[in-house]
Amino acid sequence: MTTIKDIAKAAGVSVTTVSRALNGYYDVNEKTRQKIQAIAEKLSYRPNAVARSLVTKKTRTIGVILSEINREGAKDSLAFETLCGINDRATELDYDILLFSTSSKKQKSKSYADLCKERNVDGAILSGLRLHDPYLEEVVHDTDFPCVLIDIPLESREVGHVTTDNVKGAAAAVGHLIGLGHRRIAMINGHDEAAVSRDRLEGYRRALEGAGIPFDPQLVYNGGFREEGGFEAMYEIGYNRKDVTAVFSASDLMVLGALRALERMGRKAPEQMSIVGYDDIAIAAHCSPPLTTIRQDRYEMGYQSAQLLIDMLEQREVGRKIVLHSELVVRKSTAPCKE
Amino acid sequence: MTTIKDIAKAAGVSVTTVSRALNGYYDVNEKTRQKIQAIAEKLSYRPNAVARSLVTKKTRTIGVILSEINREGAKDSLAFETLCGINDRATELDYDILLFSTSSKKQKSKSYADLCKERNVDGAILSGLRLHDPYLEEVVHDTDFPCVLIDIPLESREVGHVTTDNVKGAAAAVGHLIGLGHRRIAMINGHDEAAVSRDRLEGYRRALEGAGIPFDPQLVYNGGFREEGGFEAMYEIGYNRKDVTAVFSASDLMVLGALRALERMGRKAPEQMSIVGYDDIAIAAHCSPPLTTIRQDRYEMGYQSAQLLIDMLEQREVGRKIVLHSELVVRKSTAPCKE
DNA sequence: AGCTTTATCCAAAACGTTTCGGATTTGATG
DNA sequence: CATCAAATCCGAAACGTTTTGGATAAAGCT
Repeated sequence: MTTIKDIAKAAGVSVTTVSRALNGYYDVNEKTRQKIQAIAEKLSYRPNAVARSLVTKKTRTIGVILSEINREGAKDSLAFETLCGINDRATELDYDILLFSTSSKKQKSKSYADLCKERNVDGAILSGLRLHDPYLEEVVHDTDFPCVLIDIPLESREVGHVTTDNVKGAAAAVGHLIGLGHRRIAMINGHDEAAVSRDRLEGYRRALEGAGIPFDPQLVYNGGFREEGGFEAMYEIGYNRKDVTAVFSASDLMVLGALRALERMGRKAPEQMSIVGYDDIAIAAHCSPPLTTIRQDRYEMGYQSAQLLIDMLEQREVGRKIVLHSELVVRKSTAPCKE
Repeated sequence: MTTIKDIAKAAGVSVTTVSRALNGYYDVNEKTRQKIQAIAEKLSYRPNAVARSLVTKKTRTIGVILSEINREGAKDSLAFETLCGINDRATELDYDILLFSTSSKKQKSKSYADLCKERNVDGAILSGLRLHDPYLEEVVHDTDFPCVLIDIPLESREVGHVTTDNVKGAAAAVGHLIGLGHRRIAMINGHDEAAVSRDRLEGYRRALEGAGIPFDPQLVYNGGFREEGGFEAMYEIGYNRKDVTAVFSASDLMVLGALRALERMGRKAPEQMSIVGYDDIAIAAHCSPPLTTIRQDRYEMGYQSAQLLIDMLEQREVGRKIVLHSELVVRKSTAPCKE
């Protein structure tokens, strides 16, 4: 490994000059700069990022903490799409990404903040956290550590967030069902620990009330965002609430489970049950029936997260909150109400 | 940020002693160790990994270079599953992951080796590279940089690889079709720059010849592993080779395209055309018809890659090559030949 | 007592860079 | 000719660790 010293020796100048030449300072003669650059090139010199970070206190690295990185996460590739967006924008802006998972045992002993401090990342992007995650508090209190949260509405000088308009999205979904004539519409929600669940519930409620349909808490089930949860919820609906003709689910994954439940009960969507999902995961367009759903652009969310974080890191004055739009995609899992 | 010096001062010992106490050396009195640990705890001390790396020359970080991290990559989540496996094993073994994409512009100017050198990762895992990728040569020649390749059969002291038994897998796929009575079987392959394509072609050929069916190179199409490529290939087959009753595709993604082409031509699978794919992506089980395919465990591949790389990094004597098994999954896209 | 061993500690160097605070030279200016 | 400014360079400190090569004191042995 050639170091800055080797170059200094070869060029007959001091390390200071080499450093300043290579970093484009103006107090070095153009000729010596070229000489130094030529030598650096010839020795295929690469600055040691570790050494540099030690003195500058910057690593040009952002930590990405995704709770969904595990064997099951592959089915809905939401986390992956987010990661792709983060990665693309980060690389464009010449930042690197240090990936942390929270699934392993390590999480228990080390907090995010510790991880980040230890590895000296400049900032972090967190996704998939539960609302009452103990580490979330850490983030909020530890105000000097810049980070952006995905789908968690918190803001301060050093924390921003990006999310989608979940209330509107859910309202559009339910509005679509109402437009088809459905009046008894159940909801399969995620869980209370997700901000998006609260918002989507709110959207569901507003759409109903806007149409003069009373909101009935009994019609709201929790599926925990898991396929199995969707299965169980639909099973219950099918047996206990035979008046229900349509379901709004807070995730496509749960719809997959719900469809299996319907099949098990000898019923079909959309003939005996209209369903609209959320997310527009890859499977949604291909499964049977293809899902009517609310599309949210996770790639864009990741992209914007990276942009926001780096804006913050580089002291640009910028809004701490980004809300992206979602969009109703009508496919074949919904049909006019027959009753 | 509390440093080792702060602790030394607080404990009334030298920094050497603090370092040795915290790192479990045996030449420090148990009482002083406890005292030091208590103080470290109280000051919530976290060792600065950057400073440590500078002297130890180790970062406990592995670079992960995936070519498939981009907006399109989300549909088949193969890269993501691999990443999950890598991540899980790496975290278990207390390594961190630095993510590099190759999609962006940066790639053109900086090679992988440069990236890795610059960021001082201890080793790297590369996936999605083409056989004649200019950087691959770099890897092979730069023999002092440890890395493991996914699906590229290269070996040396510092490079290992993990892959699946593609020849067997392809042979099983084609054997399944032959068992159903098919004799005119086309293949939609990926591209020549992928080792897996060569192997799968070999498996296709062997299965045919094993059944006494002559191998006809005209029946092999290249779809580039892209959905559109599958579409086009199937279109050609449908119009120019009406004798073909079955197709073996080197990826499920291309099958999705092929199915669209069939539909466009007013034909259906498996009635008018049996198709078996490869990969068993998430969509495969849900699309219509559900795909008969060869399952390969990408998560496991990632997991094993991480294990292999870290074994190499820690100087454990271990085989440089890992071959995982694949498995035929029979669903509904294949049916007995009617002719 | 003198010697060796053992246990415990530490000063200083090293890692590769950036940066602070000048130093030196050159040319222009009054 | 003395002074000043600009251009160009450099020595040394600093970043926070680990590690080398002892130093010191206490204990054990002959």
